[in-house]
This record gives sequence, structure tokens and C-alpha cells, in this order.
Amino acid sequence: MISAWKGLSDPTRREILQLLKGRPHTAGEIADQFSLSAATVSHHLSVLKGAKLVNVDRRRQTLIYSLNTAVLQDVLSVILALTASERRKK
Amino acid sequence: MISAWKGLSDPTRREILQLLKGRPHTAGEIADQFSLSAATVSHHLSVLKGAKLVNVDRRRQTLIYSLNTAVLQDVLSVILALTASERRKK
DNA sequence: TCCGTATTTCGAATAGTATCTAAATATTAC
DNA sequence: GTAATATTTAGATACTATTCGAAATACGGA
Repeated sequence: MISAWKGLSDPTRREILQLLKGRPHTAGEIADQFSLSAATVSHHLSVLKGAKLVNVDRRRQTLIYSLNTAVLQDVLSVILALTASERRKK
Repeated sequence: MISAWKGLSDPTRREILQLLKGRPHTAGEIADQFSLSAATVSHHLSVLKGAKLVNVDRRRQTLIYSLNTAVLQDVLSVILALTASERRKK
């Protein structure tokens, strides 16, 4: 199990998520957007998958990756908790 | 320059931030909360400082760390952008 | 069944991170 | 100036992450 935080800690992976925000993409389409080898992008996708930040579906011979925002809600609440100004203090 | 994402990617550092959310702490007080050496905690504090997630003030011979939420706002907007459902689609 | 396309997995190089102990620095008190 | 206290820096080691090219796998079509 990879934490969402680890998934988000790499800039390439954050770019992939931004890309997937628009619409689902195949692994090949994603790899084409970066000057990295397909193997490297595949590795990043497996990290994102392990962190449940993306969903994968197979259609014919291609794998289609899409954004999974469920885990982002948890990240969001941690950040919100940290930024929340404390009311009712003392 | 360390990115806020890198700063947030380690569980110990996130715990430190939670601790600082309550009130500022000295380096020693923070170190006491963890079963890690003071040197290790100091390292984590320097990462948080590099990511501008904490502020440091010196009072007498102690260094006082406090939470800096400014950078968290940027993290927050990235997460919000990813989770925002797309309106006006098509 | 063999081929082509899409993608992942493997093995290895390199770089970055977390952790420790010990030594160094900074501040204050005497 | 010396000592005491608080904290960081230095050096070492182990672990984890990023990246690549090459080989392996999976699926669908001829």
C-alpha cells in the first residue's frame, strides 16, 4: 500500500493526474506527453495505482487510466485541518 | 528549495505539523514526542523549513517552530482543482 | 498459431532520503 | 573565559526512488 502523499510527492505523477483530470487516457497517450521512457511512465502509473489515485480499465489491448478522487478527499481533509484557523480558542 | 509536497510526503513530518497546529513547540519538545534521535527530528525540521511549512524563531537558547500555512494554501488549491467536478462540460 | 501493438516487468545504474552517533555551534549563566 | 543547555551539522549506512533499455506478457487479428 502506497500512501496518497507518496503518490503526490513526485512532479511527474502530479502532471499525470492533471492530465487525467481532463479525461481518461491510455498508458501510451500518457507516455507521449512526457520525455520519459514508457517503462518509467508505467512505473509512475503503478505507484498511482498503488496509492489508489487512479483507476485502470482494460479495453481491448490498451489500458485506460482515469483519476480516482476518493483518496484525494482524505488528503484534502488533512490539509484543511492543518489550515483551519482555530475557533473557540480558550 | 524543497517542495511542500516533499515536505508532506513523510509521516513523521506530517505528525510534526499536526503537533505544531496546536501551538508552537521548541525543537526539543518536538523531539520528545518521537522515538527518534534529536538529530533525526532536526533533519525533518530542516526539510519542513526548506519547504516553508514551518517558521522558526529563536527565544533565548531555544528555537521555536510554528506552523506556516501559507504554502498549504497552494497545496490545497492543487487538490481542489483535481477534485473539482467539471461544470459546464462540453 | 504466429504476428503486431500496447504495456508491464526485470535488472541495473544512479540519486535521494531516513536514520544513527559523535562532534560542532550558539546562547546564556557563572 | 568556561561550563551548561539546546540544537544543528558531519559522516556513515541502509533503504527507497527514479530512470533506462531489454525482455516478457497480454490481447486481438490474419
